[in-house]
Amino acid sequence: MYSIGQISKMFNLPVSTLRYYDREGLFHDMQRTSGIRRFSQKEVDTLRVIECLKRSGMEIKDIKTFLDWCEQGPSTYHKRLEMFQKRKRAVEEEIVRLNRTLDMINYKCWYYTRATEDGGEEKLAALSPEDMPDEIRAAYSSAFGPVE
Amino acid sequence: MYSIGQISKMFNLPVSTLRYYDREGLFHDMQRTSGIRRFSQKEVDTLRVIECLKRSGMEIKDIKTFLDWCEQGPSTYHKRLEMFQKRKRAVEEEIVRLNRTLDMINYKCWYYTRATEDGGEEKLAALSPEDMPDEIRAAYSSAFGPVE
DNA sequence: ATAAAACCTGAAGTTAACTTCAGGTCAAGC
DNA sequence: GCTTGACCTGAAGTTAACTTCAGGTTTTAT
Repeated sequence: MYSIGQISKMFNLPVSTLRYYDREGLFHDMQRTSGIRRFSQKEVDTLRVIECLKRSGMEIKDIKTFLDWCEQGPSTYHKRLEMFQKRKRAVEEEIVRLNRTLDMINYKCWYYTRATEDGGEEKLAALSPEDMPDEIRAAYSSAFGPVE
Repeated sequence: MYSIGQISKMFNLPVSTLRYYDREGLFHDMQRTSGIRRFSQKEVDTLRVIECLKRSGMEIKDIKTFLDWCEQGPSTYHKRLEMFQKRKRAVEEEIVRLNRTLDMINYKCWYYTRATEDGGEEKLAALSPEDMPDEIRAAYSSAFGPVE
């Protein structure tokens, strides 16, 4: 059994956030001793799932829906599986998007590195696509379209 | 030259969002003809950078700071390079986080797939760590800690 | 020439996920 | 016994990034 302060340190989440989650109904009938919240292993597990689903881009109200299903027992296994499969696709897509973003950023890093080096001023005009290394060119055009 | 409506379709962004970006000063002295915004190649390029930086997790006000540097010429190349290098690290870290999130999600998918198959009800109790395939076990423990 | 479509503005409204506040209770150490 | 730190509540405040609204102007198609 942990206090809210201990859980706050354990998960590196402000106490106010934990109380907010509780207010939103994310901790299904959590125990209390004279008004004070007692976090058990169940709430620790719940918080791990919350963190995972949040990082996957899910909103609190949808996380609550999922946690409600968990309270309803085995009859909701199928819904829960579908939900995680949907999250899996969402995260995979986000990783693809971020890799494309990284391509653009790498191009910009290459560009400004060139533009900055050897004194660095007034060199911009001299930068032409022929200077672009093949892997940067490939990444750039996958991100922005062809280098004309 | 494009109208705001054309750009809206081109970038799949609502007209209201483009006007909001303009209000926030993201399009440095954009041209107008009798009050109506005219988007040139410069604004198209700016929007590509905005989209990239937004996906990298940057806030509008910081994107504005960057775009202001762009208007200040070569003296800001170094700042701009540093900024993109910081973005690069942020995106790389986010990709790592998302891959860990994916490990947890894959574990959950495995778990609920098992729990759902062959009739599916009341099978949960029978699920033990020995049933866990090695790659799921490895992913799970890297995400949640060891399977006890 | 006129009506519809597309554009404009400033101001107010929205949403999610928290955080802060004011005022009060509980528990541990001295 | 008393102070201090950790806990509690409901309500209000915050922030980012938009969106909507009300009312007006410009462009375009017939």
